[in-house]
Amino acid sequence: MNFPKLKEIERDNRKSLIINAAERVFTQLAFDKVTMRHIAKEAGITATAIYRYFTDKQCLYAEAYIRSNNRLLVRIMEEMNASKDFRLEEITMIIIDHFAREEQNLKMRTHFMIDDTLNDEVLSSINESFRVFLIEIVNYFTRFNPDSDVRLLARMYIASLNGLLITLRKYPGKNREEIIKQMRTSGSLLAGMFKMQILQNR
Amino acid sequence: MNFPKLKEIERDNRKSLIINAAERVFTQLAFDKVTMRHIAKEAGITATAIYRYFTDKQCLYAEAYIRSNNRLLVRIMEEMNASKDFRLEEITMIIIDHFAREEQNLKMRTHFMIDDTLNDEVLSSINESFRVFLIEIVNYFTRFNPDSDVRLLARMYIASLNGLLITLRKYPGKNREEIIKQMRTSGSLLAGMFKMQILQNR
DNA sequence: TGTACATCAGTGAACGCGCGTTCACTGATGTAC
DNA sequence: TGTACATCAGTGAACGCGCGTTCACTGATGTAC
Repeated sequence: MNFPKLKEIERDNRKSLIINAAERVFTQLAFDKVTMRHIAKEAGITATAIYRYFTDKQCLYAEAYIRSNNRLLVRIMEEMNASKDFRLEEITMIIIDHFAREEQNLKMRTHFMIDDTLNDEVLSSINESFRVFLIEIVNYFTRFNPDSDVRLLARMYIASLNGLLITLRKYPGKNREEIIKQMRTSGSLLAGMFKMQILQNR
Repeated sequence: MNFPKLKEIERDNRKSLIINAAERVFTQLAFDKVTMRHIAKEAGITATAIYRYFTDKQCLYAEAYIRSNNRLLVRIMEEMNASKDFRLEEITMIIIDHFAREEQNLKMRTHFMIDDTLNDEVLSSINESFRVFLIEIVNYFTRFNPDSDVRLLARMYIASLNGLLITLRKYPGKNREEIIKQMRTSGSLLAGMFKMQILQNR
């Protein structure tokens, strides 16, 4: 550890605080209501200062998104490595739980998926984040049946579960608790269906 | 038919042209890039004139969205009534096909699902549109197995398929044609899984 | 120890822009007498 | 048949606002000699 190195770490820490603030703001507001000024205020600085750390708004958003993705990935991989059994239901619950805790992740993901005007740098970092996630699921499926069409099934599993989260999250007339319960029930059933699909023809 | 009645029809026709224009603009631009001026230009009028027909932007958007939903619903009901067999795969293909033809519908739906700042009137008309759709799917499933948990399975089917459409639509490195093919393959498999689920324990 | 300079995080004001929406209006058409 | 009036679709300019971003700056800290 030397002085330049320490400086760099301090800088990264400050940058990290901004991302934290952004994540908090995204939980509170709709995606296109979030502004640089909101995030700055939440972080306790001026909007101008953010530009010392991020080239523009999209880059900040992308970093916040990817960070949340990574937290999820870590949790899933822990579960995958914790047992020799095919525990797709448990993994599904982790994903649902992650959504319940970090709803901003779902909002951002959804937004990125339907926005066709993202700049290339942001787009490729988002794609990379998805790719890593997909690979882990593919590898996991392969463990239990290398002969099934794992890539197709992994994509389908992620996409379906994603749909469950997005579509059920605002179910009219139900409160948050009921909705999460509904998601768990659906998720459990979905996991069972995919499990069956993967294990068949083995 | 009398004069006031004709006037009303003419007015509705003009209103309809604005919705058409809105739908076209939504296919071309990202959701939050669409403006009243864009839509007006596409319709060949001024933005101001739109306010003769819609109280505000959200109302126009909601009407455009619901209209597209209704087109899909008609197509699906035709298929449901065309045969006594359980043709979930065919229905799934109609939904995917609808997406391919009317991508603005998917974009709008996705946006409405993650936006928590919609006004009540718009929200309830959107919810109503979803409810009607859900009921048709529930009734269809019930036809083939009234004892299965049809409501849960219907919601899951819609949500999963929705996820497939949203998640796969921008798959990196694939062109539009390949993506639709991918969606069809996935949709077919998903329909098979749900069909099996519904028909079991009968 | 003191002085001159470099670095850089953060500020506050401002810019330029585009948005949804409103305003006062024009002009065409229909209606009443 | 002509005139006065009502209706209403649509216009063009403007309003007010909030946004992302930039600018010139301040002030703290570290560095060289």
